[in-house]
Amino acid sequence: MARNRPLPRRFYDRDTLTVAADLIGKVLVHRTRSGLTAGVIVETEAYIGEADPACHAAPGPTKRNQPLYGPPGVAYVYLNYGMHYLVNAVTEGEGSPAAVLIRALEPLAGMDVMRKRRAGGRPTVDTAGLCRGPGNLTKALGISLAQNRLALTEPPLSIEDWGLPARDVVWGPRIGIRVGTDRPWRCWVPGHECVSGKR
DNA sequence: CGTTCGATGCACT
DNA sequence: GTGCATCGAACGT
Repeated sequence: MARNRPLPRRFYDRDTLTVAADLIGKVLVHRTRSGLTAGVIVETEAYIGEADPACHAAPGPTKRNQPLYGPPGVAYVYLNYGMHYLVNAVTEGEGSPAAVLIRALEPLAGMDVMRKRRAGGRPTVDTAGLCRGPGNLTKALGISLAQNRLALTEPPLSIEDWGLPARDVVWGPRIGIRVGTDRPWRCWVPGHECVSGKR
């Protein structure tokens, strides 16, 4: 895999659990006029198919979940709780609705810009907390509905292999959902300070 | 420490 | 009208 290059579409055209694990250690990059912000993915969750009650595809095709039914390697962004944008990478082939939710990043570049974007919250956010949690990382990277349906295989929003060393990962139940909590489809770097959830 | 709860917008039934 | 793939402040031990 070439260094500092976006992952190709075929990376996403695979089993969603495999993609969720392989995304750990890859770099989510957003290039905007404010500058480049990037972070290492350290926590993901898989949402797989209409049979998964927590997946947005559970009700079948709708206007909102349309990207899940489309080609892999595309960003699926939506607003939830009326105030947080969440970003997913669409996986598997067309017509097989599934995606990986990006839940946390280790900040890598553009921390000054991230801090400005997060400034609405506490006056000072420590670096490890800048991209801890799916709502926080989209705010830090400036991701909103404007990035929905963008291809992740090219700028301005991409996931890249920067040749970083492989990391240990562990699996456990998905969090923040009220159904489908029995499926151990959350994947993260154990002990990492940027991972969300109980600390 | 722990848990609860309000903010806030929109897709969906 | 209802219910969220959240966050963090505000409470109660």
